[in-house]
Amino acid sequence: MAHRQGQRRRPSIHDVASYAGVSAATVSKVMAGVTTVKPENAQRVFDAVGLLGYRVDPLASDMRRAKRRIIGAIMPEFESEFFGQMITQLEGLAEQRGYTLVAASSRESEVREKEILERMHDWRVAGVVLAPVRNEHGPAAGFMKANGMTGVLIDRVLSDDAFDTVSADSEAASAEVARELIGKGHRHILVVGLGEQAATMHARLDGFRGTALALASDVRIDVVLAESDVEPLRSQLRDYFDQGEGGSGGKRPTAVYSLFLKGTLVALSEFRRRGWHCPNDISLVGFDDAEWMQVTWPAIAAVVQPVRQIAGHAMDALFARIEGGEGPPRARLEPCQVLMRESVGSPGNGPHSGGGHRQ
Amino acid sequence: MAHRQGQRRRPSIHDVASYAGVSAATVSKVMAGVTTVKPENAQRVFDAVGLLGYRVDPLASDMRRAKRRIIGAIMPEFESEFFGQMITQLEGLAEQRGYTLVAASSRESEVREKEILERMHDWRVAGVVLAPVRNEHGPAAGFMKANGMTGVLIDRVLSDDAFDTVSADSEAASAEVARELIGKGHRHILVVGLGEQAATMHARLDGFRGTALALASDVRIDVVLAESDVEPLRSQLRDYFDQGEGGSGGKRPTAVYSLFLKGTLVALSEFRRRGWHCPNDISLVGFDDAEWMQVTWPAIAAVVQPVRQIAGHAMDALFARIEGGEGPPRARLEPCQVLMRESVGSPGNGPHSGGGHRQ
DNA sequence: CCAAACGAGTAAATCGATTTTTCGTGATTG
DNA sequence: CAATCACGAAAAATCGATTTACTCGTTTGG
Repeated sequence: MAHRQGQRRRPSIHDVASYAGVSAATVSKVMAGVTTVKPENAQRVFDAVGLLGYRVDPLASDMRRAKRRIIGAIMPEFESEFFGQMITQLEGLAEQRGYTLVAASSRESEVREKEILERMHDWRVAGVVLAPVRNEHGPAAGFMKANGMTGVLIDRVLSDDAFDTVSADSEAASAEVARELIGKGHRHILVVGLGEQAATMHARLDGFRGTALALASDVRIDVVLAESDVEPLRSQLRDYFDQGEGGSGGKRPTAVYSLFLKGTLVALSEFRRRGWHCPNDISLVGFDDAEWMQVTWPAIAAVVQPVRQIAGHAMDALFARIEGGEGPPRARLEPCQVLMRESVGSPGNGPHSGGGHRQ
Repeated sequence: MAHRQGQRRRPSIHDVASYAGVSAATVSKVMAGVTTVKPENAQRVFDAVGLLGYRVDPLASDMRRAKRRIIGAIMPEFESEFFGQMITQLEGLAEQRGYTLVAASSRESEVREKEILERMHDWRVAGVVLAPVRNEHGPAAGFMKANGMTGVLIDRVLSDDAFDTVSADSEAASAEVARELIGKGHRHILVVGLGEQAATMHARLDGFRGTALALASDVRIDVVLAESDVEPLRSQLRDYFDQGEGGSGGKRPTAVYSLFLKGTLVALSEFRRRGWHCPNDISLVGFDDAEWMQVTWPAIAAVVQPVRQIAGHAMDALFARIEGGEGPPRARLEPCQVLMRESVGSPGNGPHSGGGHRQ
């Protein structure tokens, strides 16, 4: 019930000091666990602390240090499971080390990304975990470099000459997907991606293409890359399939590999529109897993990114730097898991009707 | 390129003052936009600020005020679209008013919820937006009351005697769902919920039951409530359907209404297990919408919560209190939108096979 | 014409800790 | 027995702003 605290001012270190009959400096030492305090005095401080309900003000405490015990985290968005889990992990890890995490969403905008970073610099955060909108060469990373901020880049990055990076091993995962699809007999595959995130998308595409061609030199791989936004992808995809249907380009692919979550959504929605079912009419695998993918019918095959590992290693690397760790920046790649679910089958196994347009 | 700043200490207000040839107090006034400064001096300050790249240190600036320009936000989780969008909104709104948002996840634990709140109190946040794990009567709200913190409760709350509350109008939305299902001819409906979140679940259940019974007095409404965790719900649901299948209890329901997102996932997964398809074998509506629900086949009907409105009104209410607004706490209910998608049909329209167990 | 009012600015106090410096006391040592 | 050391604690400086109190001219008003 807290003896009716109400609105009363919180006790400061001086209140504790005068109550315990010692100086503020001594209280500070006791709170910090310094041993050069007479046990008797320490006890009086502890008593006063308990009685007054004193707690150190982290803001005042941080005033004097150049690096405050605050970690900034900038993610492109919070709406997807991936970044939601990432923030949850990062928050827990920061807290474990006595730091406060301040999270912000760049909302897929590089301009906002830099603004946020400026504000975090104003706060003199000890470090930043940045998941850049585009890649490691954006203005945000530049700002961090120019201002001597310490940070780690994650997710949509490969490696950097100034910062440690941690991301999923896109290439290996894509190679695994290629093995699966080729193994099931697919020889005409569409890959869907987002051009903006150059580095990561390339790694995913190359990993896929390289392995697919190595296993089956006759495989045909089409690529549909939307520049920056997702909405254009929808129409690009529609055009692509329309072409395959009626026209010149030959038959349509037997499988689609989407290099990012939204692409998987768009692909599914396009399948719906055309009345195609997975895996009979077409197979589908997506990079990035989500909870719903295992309850739909069919369940959607997906690449699961190791969120915990990425978050853990990012924080380890970050704190190593905060504590003065030297050495060249390290680029870490964490292995993914590929979950082959019902949305992937062998081509020609089902009706493969050619798709009576729904509607 | 920022003339090679490197690691150099950031300029303080005194650096600006001495460079501009005025006192720190004057610089402070200029930065705050006070008009009682000679234009000439103001200009010199601006020049110095520009040249040195000075920015106010928000931490130092907040030191003297009792309420710092920080808003705390505590959500049960970040992994779902709903809370992800909520955090994004709240962050934007806080930023608009020059505040920094510190977000934390209680991970569905009331213990953690209170710990986070204690830490936020240490930071002397100006206000807190709390989405409680359970309801408005938990220990967290109690802590806020006992310590005279200002805050707003959202989502899993109805009303409170100490804090403003903002949440979706669960009752009205559920009534709407009832109208739809009854209108389509359903007379045996299963409602799935989570007992832990008492208040909200009751509102949703009552809103549904009340309207359903008013429209069709012969309707049968079964309820499966998991106590606190989602996993038990899975087996409870399985038992429920097993019973309906073979045994005494009569036929199985023609529609399921899930009162929360995870319940919708569990229901879908149970349908999968039994080989039931929506809407032919059974209809499904869920509280809480998600992006994937419109790309699956069938698309899943859902109640869409007005995230932006909730966030907006929560912040409005919060800042009104921060600025000293008086008056009794206000309980706001925001109207939802019900999206009837393909997962809802009329009973007896399809095979309603009785379900050849998949396997 | 002298006093009250006002305009513009500065010095100093303040916020709540941490850290460095100084100080006093008792114990050790030459 | 005086000089040195060690120890524990207090005093003071510091972090970077804001705010209060006060000073010095210049107006304005009675």
